[in-house]
Amino acid sequence: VKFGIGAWSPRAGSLFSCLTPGQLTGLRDAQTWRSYEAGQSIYYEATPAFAAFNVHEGLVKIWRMGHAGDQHVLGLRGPGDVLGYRAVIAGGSYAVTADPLERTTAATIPREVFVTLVRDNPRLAFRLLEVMADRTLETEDRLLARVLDSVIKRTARVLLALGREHGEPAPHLPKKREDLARLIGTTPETLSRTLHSLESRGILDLSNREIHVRDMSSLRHLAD
Amino acid sequence: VKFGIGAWSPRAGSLFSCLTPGQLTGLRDAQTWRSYEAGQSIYYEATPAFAAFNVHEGLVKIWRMGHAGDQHVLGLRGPGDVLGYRAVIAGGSYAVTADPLERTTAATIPREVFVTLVRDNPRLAFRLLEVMADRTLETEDRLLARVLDSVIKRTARVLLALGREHGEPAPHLPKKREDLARLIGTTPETLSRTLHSLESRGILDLSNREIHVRDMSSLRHLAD
DNA sequence: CGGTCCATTGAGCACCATCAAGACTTGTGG
DNA sequence: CCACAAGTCTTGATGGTGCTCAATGGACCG
Repeated sequence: VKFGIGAWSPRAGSLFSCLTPGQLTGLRDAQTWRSYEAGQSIYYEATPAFAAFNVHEGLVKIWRMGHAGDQHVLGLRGPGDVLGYRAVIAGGSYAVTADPLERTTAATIPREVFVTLVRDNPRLAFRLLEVMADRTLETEDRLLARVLDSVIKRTARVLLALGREHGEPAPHLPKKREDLARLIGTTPETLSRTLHSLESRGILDLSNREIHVRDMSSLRHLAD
Repeated sequence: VKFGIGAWSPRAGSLFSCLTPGQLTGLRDAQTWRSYEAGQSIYYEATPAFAAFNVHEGLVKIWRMGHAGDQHVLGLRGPGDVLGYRAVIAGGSYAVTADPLERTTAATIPREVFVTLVRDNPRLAFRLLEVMADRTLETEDRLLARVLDSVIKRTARVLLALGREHGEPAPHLPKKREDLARLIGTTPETLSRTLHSLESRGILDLSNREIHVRDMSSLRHLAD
């Protein structure tokens, strides 16, 4: 079991970098750009897969619904990621919901266009296979961590992953405890207890409503 | 969350059905057939992905290792399934281990051959995308069920899935309780308690070392 | 100053893994 | 065929982890 838990991080080159200029033009004509506000879902679980989406800017949470309607986060996606391709390829409904965590712009690529493009372009198809292999492994790791690892370990991982993106003011760390809890895969209550336990051990500093790492090496040790 | 938990069931047409006669011949020349005994792994987690495998006959358990070396079953594969393609596509190591549960014959397709084949054949690539989308979703369901559902519910599902393949003498139901427990994602002790609790409720019959379903509709209700 | 939202803290408990012992089966050699 | 051994299944007792429900404490804002 590898890392797999935590924040989105930039991936290698775009999926569509292998298209010919002509195909790129066709794609540009067929796709429509749109901007989404936080909380305004891009697509919903169990609705027909009408399109794939090419994220240009923003951060998107991918989750599935539990029995009580609770969110179970499978991963985060960001610029350069393609969303919804699995359902489009499989031809049924979306299995997940894609929720922007911040203002997000993405290109909508209609199902037909996407499928045709993939069918006609072997290099694109192979690239998509690579991408899919990568993401599935990541999701597998994340879900397995949910089964295998304790809340404190998953918390440490998420804090490390979320912290190391930019400099000091952790960029994508949710401000609400409930969102952070869902990202870790626990409840706000348990998260609160966990964080304060880490503070009492001198690993975190929870002053003025923010989370600061005080003892990075201990945190890493917890996450390992 | 759909079914996804349980036994292997036959899938639609073979992955390689879309190859031209010439490519099929090339594949036949490049692949080597081999037979595996139960317990003799086809490939191991964390070893270099040297080949994909085309299962001809048998039943194969796909699992990943927990921290204590314990097995966590991700799925079962059978005739017509291709194994190891994800690691071959991604180009690294296998992320899972493939263990035959019974005598299994499979064709070994060297990495280079498989990759070349997929690269050169758009229809094969698209077919593989479909297969991958399918399996991915299944694994996701299974792991999510592990997080969301109780042991008794998962047990009911596995019993239903394993029972409905053939007629009376459930074919692939593991004889050892430990194997069944791992398939469900629990321990032999908990499984024993669960089964006997189901028996006391009149749903199962555990006479002479076998599991018979006495009240199918209750079992379905538990699994829902 | 009340009100609302959120974080925190407490108490209780459900579920399931673990450890340990006993019951039963199966296999083996005398 | 019996006796013993090894493996497997069962049952009991215990404990840990983390969820739920409920109450409290602050912060921000009208």
